[in-house]
Amino acid sequence: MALRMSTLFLRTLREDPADADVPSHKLLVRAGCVRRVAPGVYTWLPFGKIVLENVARVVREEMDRMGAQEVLFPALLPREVYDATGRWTEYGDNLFRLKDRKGADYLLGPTHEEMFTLLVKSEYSSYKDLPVSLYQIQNKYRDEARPRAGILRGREFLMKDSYSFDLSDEGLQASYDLHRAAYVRIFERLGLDYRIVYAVAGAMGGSSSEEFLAVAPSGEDEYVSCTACDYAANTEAVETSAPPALDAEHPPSEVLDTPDTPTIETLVDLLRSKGYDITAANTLKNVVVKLQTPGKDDEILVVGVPGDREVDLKRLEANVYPAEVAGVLDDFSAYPELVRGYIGPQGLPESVRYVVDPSVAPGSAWVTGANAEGRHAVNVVHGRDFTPSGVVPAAEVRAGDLCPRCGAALEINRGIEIGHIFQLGRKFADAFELDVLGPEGKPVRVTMGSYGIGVSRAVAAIVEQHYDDNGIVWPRCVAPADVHVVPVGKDPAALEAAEKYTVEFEAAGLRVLLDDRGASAGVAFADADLLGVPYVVTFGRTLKDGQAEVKDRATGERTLVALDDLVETLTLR
RNA sequence: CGGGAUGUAGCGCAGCUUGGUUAGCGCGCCACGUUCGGGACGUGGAGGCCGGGAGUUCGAAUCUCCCCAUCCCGACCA
Repeated sequence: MALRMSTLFLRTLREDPADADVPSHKLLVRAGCVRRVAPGVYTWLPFGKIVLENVARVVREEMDRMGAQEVLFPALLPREVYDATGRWTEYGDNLFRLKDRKGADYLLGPTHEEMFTLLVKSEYSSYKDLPVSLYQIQNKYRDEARPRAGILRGREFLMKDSYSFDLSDEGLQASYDLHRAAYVRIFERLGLDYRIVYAVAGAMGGSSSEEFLAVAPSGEDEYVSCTACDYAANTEAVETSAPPALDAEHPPSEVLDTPDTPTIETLVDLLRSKGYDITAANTLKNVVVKLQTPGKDDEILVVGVPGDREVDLKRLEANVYPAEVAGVLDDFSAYPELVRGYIGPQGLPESVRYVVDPSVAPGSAWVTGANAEGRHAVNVVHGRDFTPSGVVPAAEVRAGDLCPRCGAALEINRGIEIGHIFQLGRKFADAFELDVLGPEGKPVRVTMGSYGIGVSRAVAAIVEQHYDDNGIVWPRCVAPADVHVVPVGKDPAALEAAEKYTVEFEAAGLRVLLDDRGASAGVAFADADLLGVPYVVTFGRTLKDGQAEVKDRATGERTLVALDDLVETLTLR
């Protein structure tokens, strides 16, 4: 049945909502797709709900096609399941928790690894049953510290999550590849411009991990991509190719008096005034960070990076897992051996863990602190004067840095994370002792992959990439209708023709949005632009010539088409 | 959790500095009439605990204090 605007539960807004600032948020509200209920919680109105269902349909079709099977877990889950993996505690404030009338703890599922693992454990017990991939499309709940950008980052959101179960690492790789290929098909069909980038496995454990990022300036994720080859990675996960070890001869290191130079800038200024030809890039900055590891005492870590770069705490954290980086140390009172502003790697006590960014190459010489108030050392050589206990990528990544694969320049852009695939490995299988009986009659521990698509977020991502000054421009595949029929003018023949061709279009399999409100032409056209249906067919003054006007919403191109050719013209597109 | 901004009709806003009739404008909504291919016009309507509480005052949307909420930036975030 055609969507009739006279009765459709839809109210378009002429002005942007005051609380929105990203395009998708403004447009989805103005076009009557969503309404805010609470921070990060939205109602889907009929027009938007159709789009959401269309996206879900594409996801479902491709998941089914790759052989995954759909299930549906409850969103309301008992605490016990999350206790088994420790996540009732680990998830912290982000978990929506509640109690039933008896006082028993429940939660609203933020993700469903535990449930899938338990389900397979309870039903399957033989190697003959594997591999298997299961998925669901369901609301997730996360009490985000700061929901933002409308449905781009909500506290309740619709997500497709799937899990693969395999006997071997090779099997897991095959399941991963199948998912990856399915995701490519899904995002192609959705009309999204996206990049597949290397990601950090992070708190989920596991190894190989890639994110699908929809390219958008409003995106929250920053990624690098090579201007020459196809390397792309989340900035947290960028590999830094270590410069080759240098074996040049350096003069012996020497300690200088450098009063009042606690920062790189003051140090460089002072040394240049004394005739040393150095820049911030020649200095070795040593930053003290606090590490917290679940179940362990807090500790500190000193990280050495070139002085012209900041430490990227997210990137550092991605490389010290499972420890978390709790921030930069600001109270040095408990560490008298560390001289704030004048820390150097040479002569640090054994008890202090010291690591360097890969860009601090073995054999390179640095200007750095001398571990004494107001003193620095020059010609401090990595490998001669100090030996770090490890190499950890921690320096901020910048546009123009070199690609770790081919050496060309990297660029930095932003994207919206619409999909994430990774090889979980045996973390959850271990937690639940998920084994199947192998062909030799002995139990085999199952290995898992985890794969997610933000369905509601994808709707916002699509809008972020498909809009203009006048409104949304839906890709045909997810559009709420194929054709928007607009009768215009006071001649009743216009509405009659609109009604007649609505029937014909539908008979030809087209989905129709009919503007039978009797609104003025300006209102009807403006709403058509805002609502973004791919083709707008206007019946009006051209009827007397036996024609209607067909407008392509994306290009703005308008063509007059003979009434008899309308159905053919629109179905061919 | 830190920084900033904002709360007045369904939506977008003005009024607050300098307290004083019945709190105003645009959009939207209702009725009637005119209009009818790019957000038309007229007339008449409906719609407000001015975020909440306490205070100052003869009198508070307006001044003071406290609280709450929302948005943005940061921290945080399978």
